[in-house]
Amino acid sequence: MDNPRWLDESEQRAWRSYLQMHGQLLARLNRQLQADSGLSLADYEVLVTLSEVPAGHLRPFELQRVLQWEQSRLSHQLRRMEHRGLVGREGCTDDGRGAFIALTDAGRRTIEAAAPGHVDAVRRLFFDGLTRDQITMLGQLSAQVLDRLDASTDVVT
Amino acid sequence: MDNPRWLDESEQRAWRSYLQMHGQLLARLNRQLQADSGLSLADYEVLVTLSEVPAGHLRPFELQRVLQWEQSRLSHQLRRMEHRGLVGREGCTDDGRGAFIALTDAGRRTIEAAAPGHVDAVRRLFFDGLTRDQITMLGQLSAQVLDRLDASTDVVT
DNA sequence: CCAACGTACATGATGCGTCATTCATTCCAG
DNA sequence: CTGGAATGAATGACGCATCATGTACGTTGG
Repeated sequence: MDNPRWLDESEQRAWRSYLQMHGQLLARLNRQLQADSGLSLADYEVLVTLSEVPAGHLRPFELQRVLQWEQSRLSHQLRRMEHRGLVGREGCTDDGRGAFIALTDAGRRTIEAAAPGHVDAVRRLFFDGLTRDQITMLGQLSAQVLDRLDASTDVVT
Repeated sequence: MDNPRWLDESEQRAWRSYLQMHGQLLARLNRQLQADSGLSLADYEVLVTLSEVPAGHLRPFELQRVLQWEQSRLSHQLRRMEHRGLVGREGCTDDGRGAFIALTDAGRRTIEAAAPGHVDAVRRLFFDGLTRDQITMLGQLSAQVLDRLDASTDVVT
């Protein structure tokens, strides 16, 4: 770790702008969701994921695979959401360890009510300021970095 | 909010990849910092900011302006950091309301010890997977979105 | 001067995220 | 089968972030 390869001027600017941008953006989106629907972004992601599976329910570990969350984060999150009546649990016959997590009616109504406003905020605050090319580049960049992250996980394991 | 403009396929992919990428990346960086130096990214940002000002100290509201944090977040953060001996307070003569926040010796040693490893992680996990052009684009994109966010704040205010 | 307003900062409550640990169930080698 | 390893999940403790509110100091118009 001697003689570290510091970031050069442009890298540093890019990195700090990026962190700042993300922080501000997510804070805004969170506030919008919270104010308009009483949801956090985390709630939103769980609800969207559940609403998109044909079966209407998922095992926690499947949800975890999709969201890429820590197991205990998901567990806490689901407990809170269950407590608020957004999701429910259905018994799982073939594996006695877990259950199925499913949207409740209230959960479905909530996500359907929240989605348009949230998508609109994402548009207004983010996509509307970008060109097609920038959007494409960002998707590409994100995918690249994600691959890299996954790859370097394997090494550690 | 009727007839919402949903995200199209590529926008949705980009958005989800982006959120996922950021989550994974920040989680990794946080873990690296925590494991190697006992710091969170928030600690790191505060320490770096303080270490870069010539005077060696800042008023909380100046720190806030730089970091763009919520005021109470900063207040809590500084209290915790003071408690851990990373920063200290120096009396402020010309304004009785606040004090100056300064690095302690331990704080300076900590940030100097942490920086190389952190920068290296940022390189390895992020920059090394990107081309020059991508880095430039990302900086540009972030700056654009930031402008947009600031602009739309004024309107609300 | 001083009342009213604005600014700088702190605090308590509450929800969120991580780590470490625990527990039950399932899988599998022998 | 059976005992140990692996898997799916819950929990408690603790630090972090936000909101609402409180407080002390500063500033300014009358």
